[in-house]
Amino acid sequence: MSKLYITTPIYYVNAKPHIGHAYTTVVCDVFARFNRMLGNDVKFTTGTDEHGKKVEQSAIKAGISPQEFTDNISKLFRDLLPVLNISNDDFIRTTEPRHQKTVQHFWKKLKDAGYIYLGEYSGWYDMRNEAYFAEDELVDGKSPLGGEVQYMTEPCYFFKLSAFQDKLLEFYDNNPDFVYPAQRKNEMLSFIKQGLRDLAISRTTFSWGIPVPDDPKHVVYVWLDALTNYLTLNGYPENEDQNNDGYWNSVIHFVGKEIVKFHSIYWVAFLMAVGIKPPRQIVSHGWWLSEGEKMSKSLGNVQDPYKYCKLFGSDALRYYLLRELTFGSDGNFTLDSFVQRYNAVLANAYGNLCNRVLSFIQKRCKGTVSRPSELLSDDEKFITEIDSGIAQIVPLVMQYNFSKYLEKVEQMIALANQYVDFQKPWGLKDSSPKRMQDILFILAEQIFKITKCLYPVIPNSAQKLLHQIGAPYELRLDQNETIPGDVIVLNDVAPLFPRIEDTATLDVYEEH
RNA sequence: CGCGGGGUAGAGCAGCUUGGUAGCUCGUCAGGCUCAUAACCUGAAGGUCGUUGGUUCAAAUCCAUCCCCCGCAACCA
Repeated sequence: MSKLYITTPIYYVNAKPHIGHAYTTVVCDVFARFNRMLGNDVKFTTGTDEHGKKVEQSAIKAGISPQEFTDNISKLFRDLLPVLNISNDDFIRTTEPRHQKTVQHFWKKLKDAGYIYLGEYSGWYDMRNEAYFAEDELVDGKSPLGGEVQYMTEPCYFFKLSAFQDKLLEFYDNNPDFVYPAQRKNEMLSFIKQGLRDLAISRTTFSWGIPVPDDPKHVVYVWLDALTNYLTLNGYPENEDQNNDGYWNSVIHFVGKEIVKFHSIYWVAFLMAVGIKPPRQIVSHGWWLSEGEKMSKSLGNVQDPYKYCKLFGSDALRYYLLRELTFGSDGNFTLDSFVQRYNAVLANAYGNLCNRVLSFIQKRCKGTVSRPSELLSDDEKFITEIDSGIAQIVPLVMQYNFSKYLEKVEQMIALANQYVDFQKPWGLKDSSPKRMQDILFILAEQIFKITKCLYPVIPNSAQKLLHQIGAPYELRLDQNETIPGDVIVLNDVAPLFPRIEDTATLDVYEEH
């Protein structure tokens, strides 16, 4: 049993959550649940990032205080968690006192270690992206990020990022899997090798942020503020000795591809500066397109996770998100492919398998079957193949290959349907009722195992099925999984995933 | 010579790191079954893996050239 600390990024509260936020959160949840099933001690956190100029401006625009503004949006993110059936252990807001305390403590540590100095910053300031640029970095009079710039000078605290170039390269060398996938790691390496400049880590042009200790005219740079949430959530600074903390020693940050740099370079350097071990791994995923185009408010094609949960259930959405996209790459979210996968796998293959077997037991065996006294070679072959499937999915999940993991489970489902057709239990009800009930027990037990494999992705439906099949059972996934005891007594049986017959009526959904 | 991603059966994708008779889902066609959510099972058709050249006994997979498509205002995982 080993400890594991899994984090989502904390989401910036400038707009309501969309399918991309849901994706990151669901990926973490599936990974967390899977690891718990393997017996690991998992801590899983998420939250919202609430400071910065953009939030301050949005609040002003909305005519309310920044606090009120962030309260509203943060609530939307928090409320999404139960809707998606997320098993997080904590939820942090960067406006909470516990976080402010951590950030200020962390700042002092950086300063005591000699890595912060007060300087003056002159340069072209991109207000929208909150970043300065040198003259030669400008593109057509705008910042490389595309924002309008103005020349400004302000006193500013700097972090000596330049001192960490060699240490970072050495760290990457010693930890070849630190950034996943490798493509993103190569991008980071080339960024580091280009040369690192010291990083401006305070701002005086607005006040919506955490005050710098002993110099409250400055607020802490939002990324330094935000990244530190991972320490706050692990009890820092009260829990000062992070290097001997089981969770911290195995922290995995799941992030979108656009924020890999902040996690795998800045964050690592900050931690090195105060003598805390860098995280174990930064795991980066791709982006969702929507109906073939980039999601955008102006195009009006932003996919709303609430909508899909309400229409089809959170399990259906969770399944689709993990199965449709090859982890790490970009993918395309479409209603058509959603319905197609739902019907093909959840309704027809898996849902129907469960229903055809369990209702059979209900009708022909009064809801009870007992363990066969002997197995035929067909039975042994079937069982062995399911066991082999379980053994194969574990490494796939550990390598973040979620689509392959589900493809493997789909193969296991197909094996079970094949077994039903080949054994034809309906033909044995008069000639050999004993053999018929043996077949049904074997099937029920394999369905039990397959369902456990699916549990991290479809926890709600999986638990319903386990109940139908006579649970409660322990939510563990073991190598030689069997149903406890030698008798199965079913509870009421009902289909899990009704087919989606008509998508034309789905437009009636009201915005959340 | 801008950066990045991609071009694999009708559609959507995997495989490419660690070269060795091309795989998955849907769709199509032909059978079968009737326990089940008109679901399930079997079989078939369909691809010279964008181009050209190179390395190799062998390339979708490595190297090089070229062609084409997508993203690169903001928001943001």
